[in-house]
Amino acid sequence: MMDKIKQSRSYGHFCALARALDIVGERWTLLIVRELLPGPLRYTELKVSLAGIATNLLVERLRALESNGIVERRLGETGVVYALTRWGTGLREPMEALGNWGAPLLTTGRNGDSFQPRWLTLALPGLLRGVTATPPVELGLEADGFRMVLRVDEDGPSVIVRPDQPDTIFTASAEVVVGLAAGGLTIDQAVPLGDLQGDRRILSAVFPPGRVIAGRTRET
Amino acid sequence: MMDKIKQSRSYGHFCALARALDIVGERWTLLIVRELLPGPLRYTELKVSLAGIATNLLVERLRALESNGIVERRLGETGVVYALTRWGTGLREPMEALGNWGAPLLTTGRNGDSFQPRWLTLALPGLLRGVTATPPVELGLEADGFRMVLRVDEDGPSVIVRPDQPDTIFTASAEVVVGLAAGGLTIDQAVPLGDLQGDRRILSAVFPPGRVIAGRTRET
DNA sequence: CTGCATCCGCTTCGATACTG
DNA sequence: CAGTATCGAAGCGGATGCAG
Repeated sequence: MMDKIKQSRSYGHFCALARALDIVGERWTLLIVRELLPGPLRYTELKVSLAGIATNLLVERLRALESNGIVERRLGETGVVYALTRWGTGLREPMEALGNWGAPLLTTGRNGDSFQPRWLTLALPGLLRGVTATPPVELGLEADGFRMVLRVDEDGPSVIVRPDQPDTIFTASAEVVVGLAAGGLTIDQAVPLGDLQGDRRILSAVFPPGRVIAGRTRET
Repeated sequence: MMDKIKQSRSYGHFCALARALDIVGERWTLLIVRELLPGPLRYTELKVSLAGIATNLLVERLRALESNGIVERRLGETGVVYALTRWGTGLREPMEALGNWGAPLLTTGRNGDSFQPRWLTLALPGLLRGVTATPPVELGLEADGFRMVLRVDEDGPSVIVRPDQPDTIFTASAEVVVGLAAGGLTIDQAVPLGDLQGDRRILSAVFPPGRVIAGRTRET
């Protein structure tokens, strides 16, 4: 059998946006990248996390992403894992911006939609954009069993997934964490809904009270 | 006949990015928004500028964008024009970021791809990101017959399309203008290739020499 | 001319079943 | 676990038609 590297149809526009959409504009592609932003995953993990994707599409997209230099296959201890290349991680910024734009669409509520706590690694820096801290602060977060480290430094917020946790750790449901980041919950309201270990001042540094949330609202 | 407002298939993910892609992730949709960013256009103008789109798709996408509150129909003097709502203009930032990410894809050259000078209004602020000026400076640009005003202030660069032109105007081909913004051409190289009227120092303020271009390269 | 609507062949998508 | 194979349904692209 011949490997057919499927080439997606091009817009044929000499424009950086159109060229970008030529390779990441197809259905599911950016969501695959979203899954890989926090770190490498195996095929089956991808399939599970991307609830709803057809298995043939997942393979096809991964092949295309690989041939375009966005994703690479690596041999881990347990088998094959898919990881973003450096070029691929550059998609974080546009994806974060698009997520920020789309944030008001979440106010209609979760309606049987699936949810994965790893998606918070994209959402939290977006919601906290503009928050800075010197010296840097780090907060461990555990939401729905998923552990991450939220770091705020002079450049702004970022989320890393790594084994060692900082001294201060906040454990709560994803809703509470998002509520805190989105400004719907104050720290006083959120803390009793979760479990805080460590220094409460870290929380106020990371989720500064009275912050003005980028208040784009839809006027449907 | 019944208006059928076609609803695009949802990913069913409770995630701002996925919700955004639910409504602007389909083929052609973001390119329609790109056309409207500089200002309202009529149906036929859209069709021409978006070389390659099928007429039924254009109608369908415009209807969907309208029902999602991103585009609105207005009655101009000459007929119907399509314009972005305020919510729609918020897409500029993610689109600019995605275009910036995709900029290296242009280095393979234009290969019979179509080109519209109005696309520069998206590309130039992207390429010049990080450049600031106090007090603000404005440069008139005419590329391939399309006129725009490039403004740089303390918040960075932006492009506006408006009738009145600033005192300093640079007229050149789109290639030269892009070369200048991308750093491939110095001011000394570019000026003889075009026509400069006014103050050359405006050029150096807008296209500062020795600027480090966000040097993401593909390692295909 | 503008601003679409309709038709049709092709491609892509999604769901399910199956395999090394 | 990590995919391949198949097939009906939906979406896309190009051509054409037509009213205002």
